[in-house]
Amino acid sequence: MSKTSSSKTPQTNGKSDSKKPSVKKEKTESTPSTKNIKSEPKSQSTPQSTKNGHSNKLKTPKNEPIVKTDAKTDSKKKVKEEANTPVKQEPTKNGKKRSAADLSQTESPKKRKKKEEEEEVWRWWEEKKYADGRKWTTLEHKGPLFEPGYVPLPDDIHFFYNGQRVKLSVEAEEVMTFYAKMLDHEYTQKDVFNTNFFNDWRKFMKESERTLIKDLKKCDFTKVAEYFKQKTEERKAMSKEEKKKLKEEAAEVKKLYGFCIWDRHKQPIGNYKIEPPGLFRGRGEHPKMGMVKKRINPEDVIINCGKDSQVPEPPAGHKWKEVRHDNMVAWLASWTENVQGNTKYVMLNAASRVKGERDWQKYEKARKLHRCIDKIRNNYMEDWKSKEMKVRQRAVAIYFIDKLALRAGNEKDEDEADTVGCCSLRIEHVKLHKDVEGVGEHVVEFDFLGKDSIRYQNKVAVEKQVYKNLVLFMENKNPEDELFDRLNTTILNSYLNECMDGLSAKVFRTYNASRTLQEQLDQMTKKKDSANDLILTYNRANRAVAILCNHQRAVPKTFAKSMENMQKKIQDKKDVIAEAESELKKAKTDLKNLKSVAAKKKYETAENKLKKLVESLKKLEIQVTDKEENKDIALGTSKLNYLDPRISIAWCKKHNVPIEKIYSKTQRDKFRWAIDMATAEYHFYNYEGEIVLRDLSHLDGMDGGNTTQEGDPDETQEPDDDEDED
DNA sequence: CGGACAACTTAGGAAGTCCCCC
DNA sequence: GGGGGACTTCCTAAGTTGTCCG
Repeated sequence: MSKTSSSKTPQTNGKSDSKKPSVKKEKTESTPSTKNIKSEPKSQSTPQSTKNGHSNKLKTPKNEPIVKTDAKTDSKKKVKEEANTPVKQEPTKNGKKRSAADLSQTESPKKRKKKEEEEEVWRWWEEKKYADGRKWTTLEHKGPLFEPGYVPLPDDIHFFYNGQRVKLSVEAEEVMTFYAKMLDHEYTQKDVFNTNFFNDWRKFMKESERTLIKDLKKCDFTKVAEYFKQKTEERKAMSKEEKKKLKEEAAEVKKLYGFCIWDRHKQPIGNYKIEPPGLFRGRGEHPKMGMVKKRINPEDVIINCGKDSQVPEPPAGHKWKEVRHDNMVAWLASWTENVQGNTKYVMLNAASRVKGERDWQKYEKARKLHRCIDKIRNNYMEDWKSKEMKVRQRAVAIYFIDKLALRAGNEKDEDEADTVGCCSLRIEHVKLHKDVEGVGEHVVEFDFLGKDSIRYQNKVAVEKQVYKNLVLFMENKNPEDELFDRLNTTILNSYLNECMDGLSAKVFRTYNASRTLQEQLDQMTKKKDSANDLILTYNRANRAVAILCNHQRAVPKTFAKSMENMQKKIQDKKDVIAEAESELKKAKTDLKNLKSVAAKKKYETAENKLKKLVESLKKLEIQVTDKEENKDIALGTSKLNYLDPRISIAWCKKHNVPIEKIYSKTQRDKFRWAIDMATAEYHFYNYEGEIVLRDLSHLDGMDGGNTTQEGDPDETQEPDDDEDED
């Protein structure tokens, strides 16, 4: 309620230059484990340029070709080399460490071109990070891209009210088109959506329009809707050339607006386009769905760029709300969105340094958790018996987060969809069962809406002590009361932070997700599997993670039909096999009778044919199972956000699977750092001796590893000090 | 401490593109 | 060679986390 009130003060002005790029503290070399085989430059903490970090080396950085690893020339040479040397020795085997130039000499022109493109890549992972929390030293960009303004409807397209043609004022008309465009969307069937829309729409009407238009039910948008449908049809029907031209134009615009110069390197921007106006589409039962999301003008936008760089030019006749130079943040532009009052940011693309570095760090943090996970688990099990209610609740909550990969669960406002995470679970979301067939004793049944109003349903057997605690927490409470009434995410996270520097609830999700992938791959990959089987194995492992994290998707609309098709194919195949079988039989008898070379050959051919057919049937059947199991599970989310890419890459290298089979182009760009540095030997957590694999058989959530710890964590690879901010 | 808020990560659906089969 | 399903990318909503302030 409170935070959303539109009266949010633009308090940004006050502190204008914000948190000043002060050098917080010179972090001393943190202690990488002594036995690291290779060490990462990342562990260095000195800023790239100069000690005090204020040298704005360049005035107006131009699109200069990307500086490749300038490691050698850096002033911090000594430290750097120390860090770099070990890197060198090992990865040479993956070839990429050699400068692209060396390689290209021996390659075909086509390949060379590819290599040259690659050369544009900023190999930031071979450089040092800023240690002072600074994000950049110089930053230049063109500002965000605005949509063209509203183009009124042509004169022959009409909106009707109560059967009557009504010509609306431009403002009211524009908002009307937002609704018309969504006419055949489910949203327009919802009361909340309609009410919110209608209320907001009326604010854009002239007085006369307002007196006329009083009932949404009497509004007829169909002609307008048809008009827009027709337009999309037209767009679809465009000739190849026209489409190509449009694409090229868009590419031109992207060239200009889609990149910035970040510390002298050209870096891709993620969302350089300002969000167009429209109707707010919340997920689930969002109280604000249907409200009008206003058009953003330059006057609403704050620009962030380097002090000495060229300030982006606002569109003609406009000016920016503010221009600031805050190098402690990563955004290039920001504005406040009117529906929820949130700040929106223009930030860099996932393939950029600033995002990549954080991503890498995230996984290092998760790996670090592995080193103290036993201790943490022992602690929370101990705390299940604590005299203090708060401690018990905290312990059970962490157990859920660890075992079930639940999110932290912040409190939410009245004017947001009612969803929960761990800390905000209510009595109504859990049921206790003494015994559930097929699950076990002391079963907790979860049923709640999580992020994006995605339902989480799970029945899990828990330790007796946990069960007892839950009974206790639920005593004398109403369904709408909080399960963990003494707990919130702040308490939880500050405790976790005490356990391990930088630890917070979400790290468990990353950790358990990546660990699961690693284990599943270790466990399921067969040495002699075919390429296809390998991919299948990978997807299986990926799926285990997606299930753990409850990453769902809507069942594709075409699912049933394409399933049917596949079944038919299988049947056909079976028929063919039957045929081949009888052929074989015949060939066999022929062979017996004739004993000729030709007959023998015929027999062998028939045999081979059958064999192939059976194989392909098997393949089809696997595919069907795969498809069925996958219909409502989204693999992409975990792949992109939770799985240490080095696990996948190492696996690819080890089993000779082309990385393209696993990662799309964009994903490869995002994970370039990992592709470059992970060798076949990389392992998410190293171990000595045998590892005990966790039982994931039920795959309905995971079975926390508290009963099964593997031998010994033992960082041997990335030393990494994971020195995040502190 | 609790609330507000800034900054960032994670999320699923829609739109767009690709590609495979008929 | 074109229709449609699968895969990819885009879009922006919805989370988490840490900090600041009273």
